[in-house]
Amino acid sequence: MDAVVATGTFGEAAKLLGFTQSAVSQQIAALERAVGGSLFDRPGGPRRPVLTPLGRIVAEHAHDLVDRAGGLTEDVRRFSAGLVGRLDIGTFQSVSTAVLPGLLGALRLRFPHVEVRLTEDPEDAVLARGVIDGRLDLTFLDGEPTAPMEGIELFVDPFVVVARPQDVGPGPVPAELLADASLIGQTNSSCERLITGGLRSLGVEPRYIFRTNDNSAVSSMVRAGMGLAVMPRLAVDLEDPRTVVRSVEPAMPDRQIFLVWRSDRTLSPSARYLVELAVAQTAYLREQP
Amino acid sequence: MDAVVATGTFGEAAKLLGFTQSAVSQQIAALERAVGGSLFDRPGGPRRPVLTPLGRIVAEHAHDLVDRAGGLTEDVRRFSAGLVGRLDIGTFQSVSTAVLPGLLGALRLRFPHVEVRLTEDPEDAVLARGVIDGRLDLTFLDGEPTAPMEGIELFVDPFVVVARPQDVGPGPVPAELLADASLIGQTNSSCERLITGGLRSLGVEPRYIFRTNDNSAVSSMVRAGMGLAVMPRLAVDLEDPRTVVRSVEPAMPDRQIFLVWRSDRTLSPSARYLVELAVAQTAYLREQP
DNA sequence: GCTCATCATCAGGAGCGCTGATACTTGTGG
DNA sequence: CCACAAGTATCAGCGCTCCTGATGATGAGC
Repeated sequence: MDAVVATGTFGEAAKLLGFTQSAVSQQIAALERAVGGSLFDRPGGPRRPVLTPLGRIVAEHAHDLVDRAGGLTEDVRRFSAGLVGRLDIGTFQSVSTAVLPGLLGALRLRFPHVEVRLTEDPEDAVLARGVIDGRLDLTFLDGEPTAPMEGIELFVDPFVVVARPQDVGPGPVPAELLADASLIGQTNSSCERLITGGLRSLGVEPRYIFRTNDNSAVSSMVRAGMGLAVMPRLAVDLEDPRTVVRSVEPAMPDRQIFLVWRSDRTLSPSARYLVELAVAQTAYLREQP
Repeated sequence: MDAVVATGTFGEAAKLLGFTQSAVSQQIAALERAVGGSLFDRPGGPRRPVLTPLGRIVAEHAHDLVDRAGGLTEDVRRFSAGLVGRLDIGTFQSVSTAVLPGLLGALRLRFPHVEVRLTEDPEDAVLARGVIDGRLDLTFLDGEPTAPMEGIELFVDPFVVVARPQDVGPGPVPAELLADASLIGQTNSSCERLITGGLRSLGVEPRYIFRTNDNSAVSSMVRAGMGLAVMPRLAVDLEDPRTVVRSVEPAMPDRQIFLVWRSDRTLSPSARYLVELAVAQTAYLREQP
């Protein structure tokens, strides 16, 4: 119909579209039946058909529709190229501060127009549920993925003791020492449970004098001399000269960091790329234990 | 595809649409071939299919498209009901002031959302051309429509002499008197040509001392005693006590007012209604000559 | 391990839509 | 005034698309 307006005659339009004049005629007739009124005035003879007022309305809408349809194919193309889309990632504090910044920066280089949304939660279970019911495309977890999830182990993040230099000796900290120490710890969370459980497995019942979920607040407490802290190493600023980091003796169970997704959902290109990136960028953490 | 999302399974969607599950399956498969990627993750077994990220994009656009299509049918419906549309009308001064206001007021009652655009021009030919090449849906003309136009005669508007009461006698004005009189007239226009031609057919060569295209300015001149005017009666304020209206003896050829349109173009509902209105509202002009 | 629910695939058939020919309409030129 | 040109409408025929119904495959739950 647009072609008819553009070319001026049914026949020309047909040639333009690769049809016969008959086909165009029938198409217009069908359209007119559908809308219940003439779309073109056909003066008869060699004079060109002209849009009726109703025809103008239909033509405008038709234009709009093909524009929209073009927008669809365009968006599909851009999505395939990774130029558009959303990426919902679950994370927790230590990963957010230590791993994600570099990861998202690199992701942005390749997928500048993908909207990344982070969901941070101290509870592993919340993140896992997010992946399972589709709110999250990917999530970091500090344990092996189960059930409908699968994932890849990125690195092993050991638990370490953070203390002022004057409060601990040079070597690993004996577990017994922790039993007597004032501990600064996290509030109830999956990470805290791992720490507490790990200490108990060494026969140590931790005695927390202060709890917060903010890792930098924990560090501040340690620096202020309020006690020791047992933290995932990833959450510790290793460069800070006012604190030292020690392993525990005997060793606590490690924390494994996974990047997981639902095994039966297709990942977007950006998500697949993020997994690659994560594996590459955390390689150094796997090599130096 | 929307139905699949809504119902959760292909089979349910098929039932909803009145198809078989097989048909829906093939439709989705075809769509996936078209966009070049999976639209749904099918977990297999009795678990429900879920949109992929690409599927979400396509689904959003699809929604948009059906909305637009709905907008089309809605607009077609409203147009048929006359609730939307445009109406381009050609007119000239006397009709604009004497006929159109009432006409457009009544039109507005029935078609409140039709956009009316007026094109006023003193040249009949301009208006006629507007109709012929489609810029105008309807136009008023002061002569019989020709060629590809057709129309309806609304009324006969006689030419009358406008004068101060003291300047003319009680009965019709003899044509000879006009030959000697100072005349106030219109600038070159189809109306002016009708007047001049009409006077000449009575053997009178008009002597204009002032010309303007503004009818009320002509009346003012007459009131100021500058001379007489020959005008279409429609353009004269009959109620003004400071002027009187006289016919010419012998009678001048009358001016016929037509409302015309292109015969081979379909008129919009509002245009058809306006024609009816015009016939009805000018009935009184046809009965009392 | 069997059953149930679900989707994919396949062959067959109905209908839509295009082709090509023909008829109809109207302006143009001799 | 008639023949012609340029355009659309209409019709029969046919191919292709899309739906149906049956069958196979897959995974969860009992």
